[in-house]
Amino acid sequence: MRVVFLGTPEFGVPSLKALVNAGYEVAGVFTQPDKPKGRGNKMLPSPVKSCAMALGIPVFQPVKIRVDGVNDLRDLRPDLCVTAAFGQILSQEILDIPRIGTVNVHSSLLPKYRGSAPINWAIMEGETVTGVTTMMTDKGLDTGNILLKREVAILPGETAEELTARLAPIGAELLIETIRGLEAGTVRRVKQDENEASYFPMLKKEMGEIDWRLSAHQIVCRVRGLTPWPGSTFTWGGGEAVKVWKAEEAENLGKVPGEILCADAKNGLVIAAGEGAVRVIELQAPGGKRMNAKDYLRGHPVSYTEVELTEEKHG
RNA sequence: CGCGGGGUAGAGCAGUUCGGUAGCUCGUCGGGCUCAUAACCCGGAGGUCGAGGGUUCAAGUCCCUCCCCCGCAA
Repeated sequence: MRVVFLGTPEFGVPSLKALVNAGYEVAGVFTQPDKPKGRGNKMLPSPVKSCAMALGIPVFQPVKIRVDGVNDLRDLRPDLCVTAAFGQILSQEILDIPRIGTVNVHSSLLPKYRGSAPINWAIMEGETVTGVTTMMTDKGLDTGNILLKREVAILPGETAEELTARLAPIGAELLIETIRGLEAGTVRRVKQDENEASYFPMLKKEMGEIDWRLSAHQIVCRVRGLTPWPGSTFTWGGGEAVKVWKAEEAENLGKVPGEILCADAKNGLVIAAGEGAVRVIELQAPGGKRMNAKDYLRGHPVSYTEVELTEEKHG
């Protein structure tokens, strides 16, 4: 069985490796073009590209696969295409190329949390269970027929970064199971229930600005869900934006949202929310590195009494 | 050459402008107070100031070279 793999970030790497380990012939890998990244704007390959090259698999990096990648894909004559966080929309022309079809590994329990950031949104919405779904890709956005699903519990306090790392290998496992099932004819294609469906948008940087009028629970969930990108920030003093890496719910002593309840090395940093209060455990000041809030306060005495409320930004 | 910040005691920082005894908060160790304590008081230990070279009577501080870390932007 000739397979072509399409993926970009770290999430897809375990799936690609699993395909190879399971003995499938991976004829080619499509991934997003290298982009200037990091300090000095060096060009960096995507994690999937690095992996593919290490495995000696030909790599293709069309800017828009549905425009300049069609011929390359067709030449590979795939029996099956597999996508895992590829980052580009596939056209019907692309979907028609593989003989069997295109299987997508999606990190939510479809039809819930369609969209490009399902892990982040599930955490932000306060879910305690999510999972991975394999589906036959169709022209809609995560609307294709469902093949297999696996539930995974979201651990208390878990961040999107941690959950993504946990879900990636589970997705890889499910992918192999799915393909074997397709080959054996034991996997059914189940239409998605549109009444159960939900779609959540791409993440935007502004979503990280903390609205202190929300409840402490909501704020903490958002902080977890937006880690590591775009991260959650609040503003105090002379417009200094502080990034919150880790936070937990705390008691509010009847103060108004945004009021700083304490900010010193002994008691840590606690800020009043709309309901309850938020204890900032780990933070990062502009130009600084990520550190424990108490460590930060040791060298940076804080005289402010409140932080800016800002407004929740929806997608 | 995309823009910028930084490396000083176990942790977080000040000191560098204008060279002249190595400081602060915390931790740690010892002692004291207390029914008790993460609280308070007293005392101590702990630093080749990222590396190398240069200037100087004298360099954390000035000059040159190098290494490492981090933020923004994507």
